[in-house]
Amino acid sequence: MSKFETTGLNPSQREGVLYLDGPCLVLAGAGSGKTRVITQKIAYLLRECGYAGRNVVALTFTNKAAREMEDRVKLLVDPSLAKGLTISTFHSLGVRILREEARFAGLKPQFSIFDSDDAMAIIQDLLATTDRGRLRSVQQTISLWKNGLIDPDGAANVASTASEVEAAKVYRSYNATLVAYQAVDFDDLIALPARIFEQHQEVRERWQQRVRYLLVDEYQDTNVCQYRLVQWLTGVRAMFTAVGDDDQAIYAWRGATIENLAKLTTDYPQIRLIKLEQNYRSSQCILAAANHVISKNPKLFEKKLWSEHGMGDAISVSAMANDEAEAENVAMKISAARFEKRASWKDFAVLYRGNHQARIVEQAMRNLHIPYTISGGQSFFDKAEVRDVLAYLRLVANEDDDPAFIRAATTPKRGIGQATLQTLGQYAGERQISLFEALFEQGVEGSLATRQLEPLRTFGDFINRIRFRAGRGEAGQPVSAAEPAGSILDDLLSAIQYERYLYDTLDEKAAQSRWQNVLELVGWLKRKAEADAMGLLDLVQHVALVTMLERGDEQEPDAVKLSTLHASKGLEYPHVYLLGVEEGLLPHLGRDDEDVDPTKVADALASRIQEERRLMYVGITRAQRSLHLSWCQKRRRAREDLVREPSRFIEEMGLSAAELQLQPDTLSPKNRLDMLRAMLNKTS
DNA sequence: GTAGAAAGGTTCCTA
DNA sequence: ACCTTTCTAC
Repeated sequence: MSKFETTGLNPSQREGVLYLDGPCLVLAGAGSGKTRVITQKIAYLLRECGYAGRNVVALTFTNKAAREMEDRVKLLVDPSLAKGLTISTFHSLGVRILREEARFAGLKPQFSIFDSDDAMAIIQDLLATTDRGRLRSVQQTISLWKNGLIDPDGAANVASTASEVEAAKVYRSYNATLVAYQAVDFDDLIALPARIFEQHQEVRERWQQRVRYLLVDEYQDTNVCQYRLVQWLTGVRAMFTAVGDDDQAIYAWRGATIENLAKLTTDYPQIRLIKLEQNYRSSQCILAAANHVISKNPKLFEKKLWSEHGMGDAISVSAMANDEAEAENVAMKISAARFEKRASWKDFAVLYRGNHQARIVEQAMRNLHIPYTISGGQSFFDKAEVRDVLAYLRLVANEDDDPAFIRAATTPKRGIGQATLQTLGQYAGERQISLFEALFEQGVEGSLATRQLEPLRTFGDFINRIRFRAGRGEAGQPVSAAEPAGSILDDLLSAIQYERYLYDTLDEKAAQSRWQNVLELVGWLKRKAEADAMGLLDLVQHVALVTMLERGDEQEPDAVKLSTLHASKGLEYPHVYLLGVEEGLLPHLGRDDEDVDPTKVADALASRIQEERRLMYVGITRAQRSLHLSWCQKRRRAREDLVREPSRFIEEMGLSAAELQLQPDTLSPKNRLDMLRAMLNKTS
């Protein structure tokens, strides 16, 4: 037996940590200590099994999860042993592989990464339509194809409906356009490395040498692409541990397939299956409700969560008159509970299905002076001000990046308008060169008036100067020792007068917060550049790799957490308030898909309900000690009040009548009676 | 006509 | 909260 310290692990957890004879699948129920298994296993590999840090890779889905895991490993392992250890997201690893192996995908190492807006602009161009719904649907379709590792040829084959056929055509041109721009989209970060591995044995083997052991968290959320990437990385040695829970799969809509879990057991018949079924998080009461709900789903693996905790507080279900009352109610309840239970604000979480629901809760929190933080919502990298600054950097690194050119050239305004760009675009298009190259050509002088050309060339010269200072000449070759990235960044920002531009175009408050974000971005870039001794160009190339680690160890403030259900996965709170548990909202039932085979409509609906049920399960299992659900009889949408019914999931929790409550102040006596009757009927 | 204000709409998410 | 569309006031 190993001398490795495994006290504090239960037998299943210990087995998950110590098993190294081959591939390993850990089925980890909610709150069963899966992160513990992963971090302990990393420590075990490094400390006891002689693995070098650079040969161990752990993959997560979010930066936050990666950061947390890294922090926990640091507590277990001496820094010298952990040197070179990779704990990152799938996407970060994908970027790293792709930068190194870019030529195998027809790319320069300094390729750009397009966000979905850039991608959308291309699709809009190709489709020649402004129909937003259509654009979104095509983008979505292409994205699902990419995540399914289906190339344009394959897409043309599988396309059945007319709109799919059109999407497949767009897909082909879209990819060609990306290459022309020397850019990749978000999905490519995983799809292209997988494809390169598939086609180039020597590349694959090189990476297999590097990745001697692989750990993957949240395996149920992987898509076909990610599954293949894992396969190629681990090769025939198949030294990996996958950790996941089929009951917490909530990302089918972005291409994840739960089947990947089952597929592991067929692709690797020798795989060791370990189940973590003891829950350390929730009271019996909460766990029972969670088990009840999820038992309505067909199951992939037999699994029964149990707990040694006591029954705990009863779950409460409140029927509220409307969403405003619901928000007010949750604020008051939290305020009172904090006092009664002598708890901190940070012990409370308010969870909901859609981001827009946060707004009304925020208002209620502010009214009662309750501190709160919001997670979920728009990503930092999607913010306009961040994209603006990054566009300059992208252009400096990659002059073929036309969308970056357009964005940088027109933000802030410098006399380059739509008409100018269109003419320039036509000239460049005819000659198959980038906008940036085109503006310096002699020939373009015939197409553009001096008044239009002058600001273009001024801008071009400006970018070239930055590029020169960053240590890159016209032909992309280093020409001089690069200046430190920090000073170039500072000069760039003041040269374009971005702060002034913000204050000129926005109101004070908005400008301030945006400028704050810019400073945060720049500060983060600078720290990164200094820490790793990188010049601006390296920095730009690695920008997508960098995580927001260095924000200092600033304490989480003592505040109530507002979060979407999706964003809450992996977290836990003593007291959870789950809002909007209504038919139509949770389960969310959007408009019918236009593009689904009529014979499969019922199936599609059923699997959507199942995913919503898992989402409900995730919500319930976030709670440690108390859980409070609420739903609204009426919910305001636009100018009308929609009449709502309690979610079927409430019934499925198998609660006692005592757990169903009504809020006396907010409903007329008759309504209360009706509602109580309705709820009891549902649960009897 | 245009700028700025007000109203409408919104699944969920990844660097 | 944030973005887009529509309306109002100059």
